[in-house]
Amino acid sequence: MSAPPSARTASAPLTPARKARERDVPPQLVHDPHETRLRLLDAAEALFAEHGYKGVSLRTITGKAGVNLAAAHYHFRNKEGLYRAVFERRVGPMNTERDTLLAACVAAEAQTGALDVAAVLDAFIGPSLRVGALPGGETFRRLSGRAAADPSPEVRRVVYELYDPVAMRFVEVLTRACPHLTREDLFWRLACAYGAMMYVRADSGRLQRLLGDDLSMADSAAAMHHLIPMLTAGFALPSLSAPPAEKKKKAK
Amino acid sequence: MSAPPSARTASAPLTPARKARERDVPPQLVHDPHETRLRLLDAAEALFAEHGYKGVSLRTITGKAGVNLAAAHYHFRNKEGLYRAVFERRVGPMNTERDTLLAACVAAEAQTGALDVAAVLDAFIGPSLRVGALPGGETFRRLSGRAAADPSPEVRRVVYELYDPVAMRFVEVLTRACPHLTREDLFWRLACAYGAMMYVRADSGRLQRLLGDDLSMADSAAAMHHLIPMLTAGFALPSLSAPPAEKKKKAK
DNA sequence: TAGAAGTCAAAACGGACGTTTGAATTTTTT
DNA sequence: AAAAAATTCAAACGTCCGTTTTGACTTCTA
Repeated sequence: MSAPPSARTASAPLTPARKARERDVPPQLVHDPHETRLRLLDAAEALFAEHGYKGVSLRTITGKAGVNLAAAHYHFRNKEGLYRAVFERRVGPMNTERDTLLAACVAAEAQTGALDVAAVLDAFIGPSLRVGALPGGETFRRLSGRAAADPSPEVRRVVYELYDPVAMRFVEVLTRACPHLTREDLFWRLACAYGAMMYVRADSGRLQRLLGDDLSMADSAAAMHHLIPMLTAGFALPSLSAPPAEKKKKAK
Repeated sequence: MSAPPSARTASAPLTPARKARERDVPPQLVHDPHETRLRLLDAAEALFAEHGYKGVSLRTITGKAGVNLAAAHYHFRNKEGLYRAVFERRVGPMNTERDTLLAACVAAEAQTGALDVAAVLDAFIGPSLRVGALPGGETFRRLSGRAAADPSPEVRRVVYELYDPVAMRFVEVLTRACPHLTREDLFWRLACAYGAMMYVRADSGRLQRLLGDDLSMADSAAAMHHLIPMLTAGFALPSLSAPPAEKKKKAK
């Protein structure tokens, strides 16, 4: 009957049961301290990735997790809370890695005097693709890729709150790294980089359909190896602003 | 009580009312020959673009269109039929333009002896962005961009059936245009191009959030002017296949 | 050991959904 | 003008949804 303890701040489990867990505790006797939570997160991650936020019901999720329907509301307050918790579990470490790599870029700048665009792109895109290498990370990679285009307000809220702060830091550094580009140039090149990253993340299978081969986007090292040079070459191009409205002028 | 006449093949309206319309007919007297159909298509296009396939109900659509709920089923059989009809109205002309421009590329190849990658990319991406210039096309541009990442089976069916045939032709021509690339190279560069195109189409507003400026993706000419050089530069890079697994070798 | 708090399970609630029905109405044809 | 076909309409059907309630069971605390 008591109020759900961890529902309002799903990222900070303060439960006594958790505290007991972190001490010694015979591991056989406590067979389900937070097991229900974990089963829900895993089932939700897989189902959201496959069918989208509106495409899955809590009944399907709790069914796959083998737990009661009400458990989802007990642990996560509501459907959006469960969705957000799925993201928080993965995005935290990912953002940490992003920040670490970005700091390394800025540190290198102090020595060489210039920012390496390829390294900045690597620091931004790399962690977001490497989550696929973690156990269970592959499905989350697809989930987050699809979330980028999901119009549901619940999804937009989660994506904005979790990704925006770090993304803004990268935009700032990239702006400094590309002094030859106008704000408009940067806008379109970022659109290209962001779109490519999200498309690889989502891995909709469309290209495999079109090419017919048995190619895969799962290998994050291969993805980085091909993507970074392409995008870096794009950012290296000179500014393209200004001329689009004119009709005929001799080139440059 | 009669069976819906145009429901099964929504793209071919054979209705007698239509035939009467195409003759002379005083245009004031017939105030709603296919007006219900059009109102439904317009309302559905706007609402699907904003909320996604699962995010809108037929009640909301018919409400906005000012028609009866059952009219949607009468004219389009079911929800997927309405969704598909929204696409068919726009994709037909778009695919025609794509094919025309692609044919021009191949014709130029016969003269110059080589395929212009930039022209092929232009022929593929240009028509898909220029639909935004048509009346009502801007909302469809966002709709189709979001549909690329929508996991609903209904959406996937429509997208595959309507876009795949032409897309496959472009893949074939692009393969010929880039003899220096392996199948794997092409896979990743297409992912980049496709992702960038879809991201601009969807225009989620994410980048505007991050950059803070009042930039816009609506201007298709500006979009092409920035995107094509970037992607062309990417396709022009030499092959990147093979080396990713090795640890240390001197470059090339 | 008694009680408080945390956890799970069964059942139900009200609402929204896609779809169907059957008749009324309009339009076209003869 | 009458018959036939096409279209619109109000109402309902059955289903699934997110959420809440209530109560039992377990675990920790004092």
